[in-house]
Amino acid sequence: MPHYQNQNPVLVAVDCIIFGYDGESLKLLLIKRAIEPIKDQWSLMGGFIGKNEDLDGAAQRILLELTGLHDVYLEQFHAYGSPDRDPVERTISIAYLALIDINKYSRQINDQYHAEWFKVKEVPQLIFDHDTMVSAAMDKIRHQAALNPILFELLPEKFTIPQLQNLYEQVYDLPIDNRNFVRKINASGMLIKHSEKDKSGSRRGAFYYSLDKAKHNAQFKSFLSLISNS
Amino acid sequence: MPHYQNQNPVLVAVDCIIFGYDGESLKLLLIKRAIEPIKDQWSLMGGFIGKNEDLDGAAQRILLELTGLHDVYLEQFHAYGSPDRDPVERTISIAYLALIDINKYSRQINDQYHAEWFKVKEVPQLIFDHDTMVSAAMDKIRHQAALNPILFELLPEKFTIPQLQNLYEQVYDLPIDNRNFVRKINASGMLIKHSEKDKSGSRRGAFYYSLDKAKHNAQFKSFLSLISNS
DNA sequence: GCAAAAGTGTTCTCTCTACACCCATGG
DNA sequence: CCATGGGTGTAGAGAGAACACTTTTGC
Repeated sequence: MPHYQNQNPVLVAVDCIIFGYDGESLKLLLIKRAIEPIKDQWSLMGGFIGKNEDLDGAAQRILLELTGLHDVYLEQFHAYGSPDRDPVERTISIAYLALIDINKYSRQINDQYHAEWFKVKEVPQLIFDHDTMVSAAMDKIRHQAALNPILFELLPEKFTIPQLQNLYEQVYDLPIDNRNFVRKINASGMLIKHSEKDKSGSRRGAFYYSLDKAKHNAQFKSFLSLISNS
Repeated sequence: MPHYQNQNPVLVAVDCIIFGYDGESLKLLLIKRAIEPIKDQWSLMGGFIGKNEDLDGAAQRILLELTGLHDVYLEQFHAYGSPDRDPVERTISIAYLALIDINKYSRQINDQYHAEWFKVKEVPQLIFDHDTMVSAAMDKIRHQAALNPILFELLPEKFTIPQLQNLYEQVYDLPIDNRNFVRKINASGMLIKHSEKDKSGSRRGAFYYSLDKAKHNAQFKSFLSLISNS
């Protein structure tokens, strides 16, 4: 097998910024680093790419290992490569953003990795440049969600409008006018109203909705500006 | 120095998708691959990252080598890592998008790399996954230019409105209404009108404009939707 | 009956879009 | 004087923003 001459190979890792939403707050799944140095510090879930694995594949594998989930919304968003970002050895990291339904997450796996959900506003200090990655991921999610209906990936099959609105408010850290929000959501035609109500959040109860998958896919492009309340 | 155990290092390269605009067409700078295998096929300009170089630094260096230019608009947009994307040896590539003023480009360097400008609509087949990178770069540039005034990076210090409009038309491959275009550009307040005219394009001549740098920076965010003529 | 959250319309403003003619100049 | 590209305004439609009260129901 031929080789390129005089080049220095480095390690390539994938790190996943995993978002979840519990109906109240936007959260991030973090683990305690298992190896020395800086063992037991909070960290993103990551791993090195395998020999016959592409980048997306590695991200999927890593996500599966930590959460037990397949078919998750996963998007590569930036590569980090400062020479000294990992003090152990030169490592390039490709960062992926994942949006999961927090209810489908298997808690058992928690223990193996000492994983915990943190509110995005209360994320502890992380190892290496993971703090930078997290804020870049937040920017990315805001940018993406303003143009595409991706936040539904964070919700269960059935959800209520108040939940959805609160999710947008969490992501953008802004209050949103309820009447305008409902109008835009309905105008998009992506939601199906159910007849049952979720009674857990109030006495009156809020109707359940779910995504009309066909329309969701079709309209993925023309979903501009759910956001703009100042 | 400690190491991670049982991992396999790979090569990491940076590839630059370099855009230019000659007043008529949007163009791409390509080189003939200098080494075997598939020597002399058209390729993006790229290179491996150096030992003490970060990714942005490598991209800057590579761009400098090929174009002789510093301080160029350069943006990382995607990492490519299929196991067999480079048949020689496993290589991850980080793709960067560059926008340069084609007039500042030093032609001498051409010969060393056998570089040539191609209209984006007439790009030849490229090695590896470089075709994919180019179309991803086109998507990225459209997306970015819809939100931010980045296309000015492609223009000389002084330019005319017809040139600018043509550039937008090239990028989006759409005709744009001239009166609406002028109104939006003026409303942005980013342009300074000069008293001289460019007489090269017509008998009447078109006024030169240049960027008001301060306002350009300030308004980089609030520049929405120069684009939308159907 | 009351506390707490859900649900519902209208008006105004502003922005986007469509559209056609005169102007300046070099030859 | 005429061919060529440059430059200019207006009216109508649609989208976004601001804004407050009534409904339901468990306790």
